Amino acid sequence: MATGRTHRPATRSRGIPEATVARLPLYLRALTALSERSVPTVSSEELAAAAGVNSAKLRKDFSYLGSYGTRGVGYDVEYLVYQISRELGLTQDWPVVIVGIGNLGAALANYGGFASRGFRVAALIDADPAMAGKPVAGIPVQHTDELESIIRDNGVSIGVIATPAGAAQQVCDRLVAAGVTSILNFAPTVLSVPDGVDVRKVDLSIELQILAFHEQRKAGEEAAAGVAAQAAGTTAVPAAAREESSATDQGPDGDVPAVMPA
Amino acid sequence: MATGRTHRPATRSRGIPEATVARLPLYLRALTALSERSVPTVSSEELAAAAGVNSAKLRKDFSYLGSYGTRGVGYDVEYLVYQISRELGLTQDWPVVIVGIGNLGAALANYGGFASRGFRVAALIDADPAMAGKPVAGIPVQHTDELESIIRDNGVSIGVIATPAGAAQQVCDRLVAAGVTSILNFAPTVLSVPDGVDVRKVDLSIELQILAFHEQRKAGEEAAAGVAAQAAGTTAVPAAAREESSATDQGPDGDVPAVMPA
DNA sequence: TTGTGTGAATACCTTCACAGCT
DNA sequence: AGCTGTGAAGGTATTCACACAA
Repeated sequence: MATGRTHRPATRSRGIPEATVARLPLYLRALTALSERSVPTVSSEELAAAAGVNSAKLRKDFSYLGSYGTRGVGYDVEYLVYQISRELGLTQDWPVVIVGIGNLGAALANYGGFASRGFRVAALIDADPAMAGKPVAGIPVQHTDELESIIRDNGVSIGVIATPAGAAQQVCDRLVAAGVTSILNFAPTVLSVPDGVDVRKVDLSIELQILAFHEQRKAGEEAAAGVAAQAAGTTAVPAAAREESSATDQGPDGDVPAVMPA
Repeated sequence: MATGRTHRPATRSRGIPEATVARLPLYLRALTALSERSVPTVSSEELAAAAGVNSAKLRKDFSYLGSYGTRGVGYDVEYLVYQISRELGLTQDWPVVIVGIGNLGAALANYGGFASRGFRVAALIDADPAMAGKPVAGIPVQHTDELESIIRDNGVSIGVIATPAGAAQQVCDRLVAAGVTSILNFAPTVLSVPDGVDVRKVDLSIELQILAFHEQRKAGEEAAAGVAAQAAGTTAVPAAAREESSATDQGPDGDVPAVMPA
């Protein structure tokens, strides 16, 4: 680290900060786009702009992976694509099951970016017997009864829950019992899982509420600014010309581990 | 306008930390459930368990809102529901438009939690003329041409983008030009917006990649740990054997989980 | 000269632990 | 005695700014 030959390909899944991990997919997407345009190299500045972060952060992030850039030049696009893919574990195949094939489940099943990066929809599962056999996105829906055997037969370790909230914990328990160790939860519920199981959640309602909070604050500031300007007898500043929050603010990413109810 | 309702003394600076804001909806959901069961009060410990956080964090979070608890007793459920709702801006009505009514857009339109918290789907908008007039979730889909007038006529400040990636930036630009200042983006693209506009994104692919990273690491640790047991003949039995490695992240908001390995 | 890689500085978040109110 | 509210401590993440390689 200090001034020495940090030549070791840092290949180790060493302690990459979680915040960095969460941004790697972003970089990867930007890099893939560059790759498709046959761009050979990028600077941290350019890539950062494409990914919506600042360049210092990007360089710091990459420094955790190793020294993959060339000073004075930039990063080799193809090489970086490979390194990040490997780091994220995308060079292998990840069979995924989606449980709950309503509108949302169907949307997920149809989502192209799914297959594009090592993820393969191994099965679609729904509790409605009427759905069984019906193809969604070209894959026949299977009944919940098959859940355990599907997981085991396909070596599935990642499950996506797109059921109603009421069914989510039960589905989760079954997935975990059958061997799933990573869960992406779209149901608006806190899932509790044993240690060693990762849960990430995606929740429309929460995101909207966060937006509402900021929106409300904007309205307040605007009004206050207007009042101030009025008192000063000057024209109000063009409304939203304030340094609110980050313009290119991010998405989800977390906190909140599930706690075992003792 | 900004009601200067800081009648409380001391440490109540203008800004509630972003990490706290991101958890308020979680608390609110847990509190709502308690309220429906007519539970009058909760301790920080109980509420924290229901929300999937630890109690110190919860108390700290609440301390930013004010002193709404009673020492030795806990928090009044109804009162807290109100305070958090107000803080999040949910006591007012937020008209929302959803642009892009495919499977995902339809799923969002049908999502119940939407209306339940002050959000009202003001309009569904799609670029496909064939969709125009067709009702989805009881709301007729309108054509993209109407976008600007819909935004203005309904005073919409929050927009949801559920279009394909290729259309997202353009839709975003039009939303912003028409007056939208908060955007929830489901398209797998980085949106650029002017200052003063908030963007939050929800991205399936990114979430899966983050899970894959941790999954890969688990597999690696397992293999390393299993070196000694390798004599036992069994080959690659994926997962489902060990329950020792921790890691339980998850989450919303800008950035910030935290899981340290060893 | 250009742009990476990184110590150091800063900002932000979480957890601890206990004073203080009920 | 019980539980909140919060300073202080400990971590993590971001940003700065510059030495150094190409």
